[in-house]
Parts: sequence; C-alpha cells; structure tokens
Amino acid sequence: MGSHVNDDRASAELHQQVDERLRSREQRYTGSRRVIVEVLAGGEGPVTLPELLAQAPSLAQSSAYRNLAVLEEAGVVRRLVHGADHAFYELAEDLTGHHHHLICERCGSVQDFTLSAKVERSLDAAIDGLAEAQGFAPRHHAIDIYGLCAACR
Amino acid sequence: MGSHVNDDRASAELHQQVDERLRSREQRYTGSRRVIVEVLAGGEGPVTLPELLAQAPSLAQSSAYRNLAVLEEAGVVRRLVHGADHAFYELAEDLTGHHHHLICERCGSVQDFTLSAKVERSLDAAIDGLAEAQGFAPRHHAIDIYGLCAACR
DNA sequence: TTGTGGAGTGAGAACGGTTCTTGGTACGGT
DNA sequence: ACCGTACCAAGAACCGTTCTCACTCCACAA
Repeated sequence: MGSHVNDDRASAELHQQVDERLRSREQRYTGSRRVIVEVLAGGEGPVTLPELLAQAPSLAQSSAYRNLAVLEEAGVVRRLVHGADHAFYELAEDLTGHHHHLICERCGSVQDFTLSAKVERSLDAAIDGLAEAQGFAPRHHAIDIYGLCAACR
Repeated sequence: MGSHVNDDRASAELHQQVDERLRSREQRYTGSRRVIVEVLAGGEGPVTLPELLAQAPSLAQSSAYRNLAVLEEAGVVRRLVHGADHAFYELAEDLTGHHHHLICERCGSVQDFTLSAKVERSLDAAIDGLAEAQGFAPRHHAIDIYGLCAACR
C-alpha cells in the first residue's frame, strides 16, 4: 500500500539525517545505533531502556546506554525524565515534529500528543512576553499532561 | 509594613492547612516538617534536597527524604524530576496556585512562572478536546519552559 | 507527675538505574 | 596487510534515594 512506500521513504531520509549528524561528530552510524533509531521511530511515544532492550534483544544494556548518550550528544535523541523509575528516550523534535506528552498516572506509559498550530502560536506569544518580563530567555517548551490512558481509565 | 502582616497571616493559614492534612492521615506536624514547609514556601521556586539541607542545617538527610515523602503522600508537597542530578520539591499547587516552570539549561535552576487565566483556559479547552480523542482522560498539566535565566544569559 | 504506645528521628547500610573501566573487535584509510 | 580509531560487552563503580533499626519524643491516661 501507498503509506508503506511513504514510510520507507521517510525512514530512508531519517537514517540519512542521523548518519550525517553522527559523521559531523566523527562517529559512525553502526548497526546497533540503527536498531535503536528504528525502535524509537517505530513506537507511539517515548520508550524506556527495558522496553528498548525487549524490542532489540541483540543489544547489550551497557551499549544501549552508551549509544543513547552518543545519539543524544549528536542531537538525534532526546532524554526525558518523569517521576518514574526509568528515563524515557525519543527522537529529537526536529526529526519528528513538535509534540507533547500524555502521561498515565497509573501505569506510567507516555504517549505523544500534538496541539494545533493556532494554540501553539498563542501559547508561544504568551510565554515569550511573560518570560522576558522575568529576565528569562525562552528557547523551547514542553507540556506534560497527566491523567489516565485509555487502557487504565 | 503591611505586606509583612499579610505574609504572617498567609503563613499561619498555610501551616494550619498542612497540619490538617497530616492529622487526617494520623501524622504529626513536627518541627522538622514545619522547617521543610517554611523553606519550600520561602523560595522563588522548587528546591533540591541539598538546597533544602543548606537552608535547614538541623535536618538529617534521611529525615528530610522521609518527611518529604510523608508530605507528598499527604498532598502537601509535590516532587518534580527534570533531567538534573537531583529531584526538585515544591508545595502542592492547591496551596500555592497553578503555575509553571522556567528551567535554565545552563545552571539548572528552576523558577516559577504564571500564565494568564485566558491563556490557561484556551489551553485547557484544546487539551481536553484532543486528549479525549486519543482516549486519554486529562487531569492536570505542567508546562516546562527551557531557556536561559537572567543570571546566565 | 509517671507510664505507655505509637509516631518520629538519625546514622549508616542497602538498593538500583545509570555511567565508567577494561580488554578486546571491527572498520576505514593507506 | 597494517594502523589508528571508533566501537563493543561484561562487570565494577557511582551516587541519589530508600530502607533498617535502635533510640527518642510526644499525646494521652491514670
């Protein structure tokens, strides 16, 4: 089906971008790193390390942590910490688009969530004005929405 | 000056509310716990454990952690985790009012920040509509704004 | 007052997610 | 093929946080 072709194309583009970012730091886009990027790109939201390992059993835990750190350094991966036991990892926003997170207070799962461009614009305007007034220079923002996911409610 | 009197009055009210919440869980509002609440109420934003201990040298580290957990359980304290080394603690929103956080990407400090009621309302409306569409039941939200604080820019 | 029971306390041990060390492997350039 | 450098995996180490345990304090009762 057509969407599959688009997925392939988008995926090839993604891998190429990752490759460039790693190369520019004199690092290689190895098989392990490619697997990590594929798992992150495949999920519906951020992923914890145990989840990542479950989906990529060939990875050693230490290598997963190290490669996530390398990918984060290269601006490919973003690391999130909520209250939970484990940190979450996701692809950087400039690879996936600006989004926010729905966090389930019961099971701890995290799901991506997008706000309309209009709401984002008015929010940005409000933030810029008020933050500047406190002497703060805003760069980006993240909205975490806490509640109950479909499975838990 | 007048504002000082108001501070005293607000402070007395705060302590009474904390006392009630602890009592309703059959726990006592002890001196240590009062010191913690006072430090949290006195700051300009969330505080880390080392900062808390620095402002209340009489507290033992283990007691600080335990009492913060008790206060969190009683709905008096809220625990925040950003990427940094330490967790942050602040008074619960129903004691201080709804607010968000300005997080400095260089020094890691966190400062409180309030959005206008109008912006909050339109944001709430947008969130409710879109989250429901994903089967998610939102309960509350938090906006983290990353950038550079006045001292670091 | 004095006794009693349960909450609170502090020092230090234990825990566990993450990071570092180490010794060895794979890969690109010559 | 050789060499330099990035990469890899297993396990040790790290460090913020939580737990344990013996002791103390406080509210209430007699």
